[in-house]
Amino acid sequence: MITDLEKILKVLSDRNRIRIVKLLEKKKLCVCELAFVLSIKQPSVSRHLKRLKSVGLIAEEQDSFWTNYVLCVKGDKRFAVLLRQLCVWLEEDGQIKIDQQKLRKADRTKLCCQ
Amino acid sequence: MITDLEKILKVLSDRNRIRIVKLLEKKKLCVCELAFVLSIKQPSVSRHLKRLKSVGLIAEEQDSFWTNYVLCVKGDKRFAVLLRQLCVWLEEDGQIKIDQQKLRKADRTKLCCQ
DNA sequence: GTATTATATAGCTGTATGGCTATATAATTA
DNA sequence: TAATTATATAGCCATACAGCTATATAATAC
Repeated sequence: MITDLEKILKVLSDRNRIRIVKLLEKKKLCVCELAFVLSIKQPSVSRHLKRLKSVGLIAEEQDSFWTNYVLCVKGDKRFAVLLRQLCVWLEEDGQIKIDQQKLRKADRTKLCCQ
Repeated sequence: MITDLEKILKVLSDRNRIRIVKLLEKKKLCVCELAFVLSIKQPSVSRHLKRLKSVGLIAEEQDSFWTNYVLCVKGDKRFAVLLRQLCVWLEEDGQIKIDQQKLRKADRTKLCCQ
């Protein structure tokens, strides 16, 4: 209980992982799209996703060539409530808005491996 | 906004700081009492308190010999909501219950400097 | 003032973590 | 099967941090 909470808060207490969560809230995304929006390298994104997955906040779905990541809160329902709340709070955040705009310009068929 | 959230989650994502918050929820406490309940050394507690204070989650009050720490959420009201919620969730946690029992046995006039 | 004592700070050690590059893996396409 | 390519993993470096001990600071008591 306290251990789970500690873990989930630790995973959520990173700026880029928060940004990922907010992006996945809109739609499922592949690693390259996330790397593009966040402006960090693909392996770094992969590791963030692994951490998010390790606490059951996201899941992956194979889509032919790509692996889509989706928000999907497993385990304690209260974590879903928490996540929901944090997402709402960030609705007006400047960085988050920029990310969402940038996402609109992202085309996965062109992004990946440049 | 996202920066503040990141900071506050980082501060809350430590087991011992979560325990401190839950203890302070009951009543104001001095450093020695917290060190006794958590079973960590006084300087470690002091540093945790400093971190909690740095994000406006607690405040201090001088009480003659002792410095009492109190829960007192400053800044964004939504952080108070968050904290409230986390506290409620932890109500049934085993470790938290043990801490609260141990706190009942703590007598600050005997604890401090042994 | 001096002595006492609660708390803070400094400094050490080991561990975790976030970024990166280079490389391996796994899935698709031809 | 071989070639391609999205993603994962390994390994490096710098930083952050949680615990500790030793010591400094600040407040009270005498």
